Amino acid sequence: MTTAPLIVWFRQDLRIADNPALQAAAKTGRPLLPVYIFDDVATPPMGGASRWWLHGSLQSLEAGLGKLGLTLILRRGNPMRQLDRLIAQTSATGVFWNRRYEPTAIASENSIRAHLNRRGIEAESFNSALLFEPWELKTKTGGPFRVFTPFWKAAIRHSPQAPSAARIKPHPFRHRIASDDLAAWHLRPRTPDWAEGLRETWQPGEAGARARWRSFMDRTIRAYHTKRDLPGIAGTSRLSPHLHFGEISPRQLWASCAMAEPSAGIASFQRELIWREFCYHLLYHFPKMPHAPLRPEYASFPWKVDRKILRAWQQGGTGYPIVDAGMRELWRTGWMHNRVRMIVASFLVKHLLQPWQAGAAWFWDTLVDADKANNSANWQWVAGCGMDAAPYFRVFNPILQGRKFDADGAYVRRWVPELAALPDQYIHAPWEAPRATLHFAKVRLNKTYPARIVDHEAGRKRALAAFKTFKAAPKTKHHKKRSPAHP
DNA sequence: TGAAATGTTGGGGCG
DNA sequence: ACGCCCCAACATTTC
Repeated sequence: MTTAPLIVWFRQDLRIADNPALQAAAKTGRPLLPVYIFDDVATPPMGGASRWWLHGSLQSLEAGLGKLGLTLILRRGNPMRQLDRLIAQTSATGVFWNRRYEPTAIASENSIRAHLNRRGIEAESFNSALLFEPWELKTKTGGPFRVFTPFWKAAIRHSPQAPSAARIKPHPFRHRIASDDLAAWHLRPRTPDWAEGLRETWQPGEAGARARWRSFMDRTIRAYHTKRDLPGIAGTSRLSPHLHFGEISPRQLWASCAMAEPSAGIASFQRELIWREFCYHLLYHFPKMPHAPLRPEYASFPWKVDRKILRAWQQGGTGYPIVDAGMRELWRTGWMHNRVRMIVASFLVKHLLQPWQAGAAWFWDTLVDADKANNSANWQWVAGCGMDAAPYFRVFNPILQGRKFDADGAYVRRWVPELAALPDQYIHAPWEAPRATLHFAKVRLNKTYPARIVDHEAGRKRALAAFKTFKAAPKTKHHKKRSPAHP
């Protein structure tokens, strides 16, 4: 007699180690049926770079499960319908999964849970993605945090749960049901194949995540607090896509930080992990965050929507070397250094007056670590409309930022090779170079490299003026003279 | 997790 | 010796 299986529904937890749903399912002793459902009707659809990553990550998961004697079933379409089909095909009596936290995913999981419960099917979900549940940390008054520092303090007061190192020995469910063919999902680009830079940069999957983590812990983290700001060197962890797809868990990262010899580098990295938590916290409590500014007055911001301008930014043709380098790194590798993300985002939103949503959409499509919580929270932060955002007048000067964080121009030279022969002095402002210097470096402005799309000083003034006008508007509307205090 | 403008201070040159 | 100016180096404020 065969026992009915338990479905382990993989979501954004594409790993074996420290996987709560998988471990809990294995512990029941029931035969397991691991499943991944590609929700190809999701809105917005998964971006191109993320799809490329997902392919590799699923291959890696298949291999990992294979070592446990399990075979991953792939399905695509509406998750509830696909789960129903599988239950019908296998007489499964339960579904275990690790939760997602995007508003649409929460709604979908809730209705799936209710549906399964109605059918008498066990439905149990777990937290695999966060150090803290988004509802776990509260202010003194019981509300959500809106400012990072108090959130950070609350986070370190509650130490995160330790990862589970349990080794599992699951029983596979013997079956003859069909799985989709991963290749037939066409997650990888073909015509044209733009993924060459991605392939040479990344190793999606749990093994790749582990390797990256190990080398980061062994070498890079020591100087993380200073070198993480220098895009020309490999001073960051580059774990963001691995974290996004759940190939490594924040608990694993936190625990090995806690075990290591304390250092400024480690503390700084832990702070970044808490920033990630904070983004999820915000998304959970402010589910409109991906679309609408968290400061409602920003809804009337006078953006100057312009497709051509947006296009120039996307293609790395703004004429500002640090901005163009970042946008080209993104296009080529599916990733951009964090410091440069702030610079290009500030440039788009302030110098170019394009809506932050347009920038977020481009990042969504091109980043391998595209993540609803992080992406929208950080765009709102840069645009000044987030909860704990940078003040609107904080306009990054792309020339100074370049000189400060890419002093030797290594980053610009790598991604904007047409400027490579310029001396350091001019690498972040080629228009300042004497004719002879440009000639010698084989740079012809507006020919081999674009002219500036907007003058920095003029762009800065225009941004400040725009912010001022829209900020003034609601103020006059709601302004009330306070009546004298005496009765 | 800014930048620019403006203010302050203190040392050195010089009449 | 002294006041005066200049200006770099910080510090503060304003956008």
